Amino acid sequence: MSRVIALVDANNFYVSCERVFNPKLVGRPVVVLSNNDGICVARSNEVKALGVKMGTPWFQIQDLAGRHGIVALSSNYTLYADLSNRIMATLAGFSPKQEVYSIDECFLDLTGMHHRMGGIDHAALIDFGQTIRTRVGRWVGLPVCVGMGSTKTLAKLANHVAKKRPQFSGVFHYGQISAREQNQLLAGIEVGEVWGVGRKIAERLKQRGIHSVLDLRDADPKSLRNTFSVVLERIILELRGESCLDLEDIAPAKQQIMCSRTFGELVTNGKELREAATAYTTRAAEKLRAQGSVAGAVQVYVRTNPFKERDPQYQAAVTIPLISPTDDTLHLVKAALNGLQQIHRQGYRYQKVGITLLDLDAPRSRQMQLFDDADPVELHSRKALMSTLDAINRQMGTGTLRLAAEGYGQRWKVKSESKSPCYTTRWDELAVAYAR
DNA sequence: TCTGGGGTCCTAGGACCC
DNA sequence: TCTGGGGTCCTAGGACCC
Repeated sequence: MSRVIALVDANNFYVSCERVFNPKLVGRPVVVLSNNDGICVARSNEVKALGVKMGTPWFQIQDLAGRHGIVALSSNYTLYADLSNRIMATLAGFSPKQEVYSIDECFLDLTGMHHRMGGIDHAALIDFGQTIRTRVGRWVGLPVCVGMGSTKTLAKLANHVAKKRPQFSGVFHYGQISAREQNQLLAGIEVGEVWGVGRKIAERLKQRGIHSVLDLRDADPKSLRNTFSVVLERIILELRGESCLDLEDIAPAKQQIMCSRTFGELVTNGKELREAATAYTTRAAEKLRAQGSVAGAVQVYVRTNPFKERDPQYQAAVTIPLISPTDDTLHLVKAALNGLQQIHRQGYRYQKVGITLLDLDAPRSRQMQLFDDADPVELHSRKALMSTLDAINRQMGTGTLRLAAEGYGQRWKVKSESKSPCYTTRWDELAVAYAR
């Protein structure tokens, strides 16, 4: 039986989330900005039509924004994460096998559904796709598109078609058209649109005369494997309908956990760098405990602002191995500050510090060390301390209880000038409806 | 003045071992 | 004068994704 994979993807996800609770934004040009209100990370169709590219710095389009009345919002990740959970829960009802691929998209395995004697009932499958769209629209209030195909790569491509070509009304199944029509379709799509083919590889492919998706599909997988990599070979096979990528319905534990931010204003003194490093290590440690892992090493990273070409530039990173793997905020912070001390140089204006927890593992494999001075009683009470910390911060809000080393002034904190309320996760920020 | 954050996988090359 | 070879592990860096 041939496989059917669907890729369901929200349209302009962050912008659509904002519109759910602020309908005045519907039909208006809207962008959502990154942390520090730096760059555009989501654009409404109206903004895309004005030619604003993903990742454009906000300050560069001030004029355009003024002329067209573009509304810019700071990102509200709490809201987006909550709506994402609602979408995923809704979509889980359509298939026993779901892979949540990113905050706004998931794969669903529809194999065996709408099968009739002799094969797939394409019309029924497309109806099913419409049902998915309608239900997510009613239950969560967000617009999605559905792409279907016999491999993940084809489902991704089909989703692209569903989004770009209005005649399909948001649902496209690659198998719904004839082989000849498929060739025509693929010939009209640039090779860079394929999932896994980025800017660099697209350029190199074009130098070899491979311009369209059709060119890529019909290229020789073995020879491209040699000049590129096994990744590209798999992409070609997937485009031909030969499945190389499985649906991962159980999310594997993260192999590394990062936390980094560009500062609200450049930082010159060591005290503030240490405060930020402490804060980010604390966040990373919370995520670490949430997934039930321990870290074997902490990496610290600092850098100046690369866009300020006249400023002296510096960047450095160091990895501090831990004697025994831990999920204890205090131990992790200590290692991070130790690392920071090693790479911190005076005389620079720092823009960013980042923390990465590495060598993650399940805690059961904890190996006692020859010079391990950990007192089992202390170990136990520290565990209790960490879970209490997490419980309070979960209930009362992040940062309610924190290390004094995070500081109080926090001038380095990110800027967020126009953030919408956390409509769905904070009692004091609930949406209010007025009756007239 | 103002330019994000968090991940994954693959490969090449060096270190090391026998 | 003559100076191996094969395998594994680790890391850094590049490319990609959203």
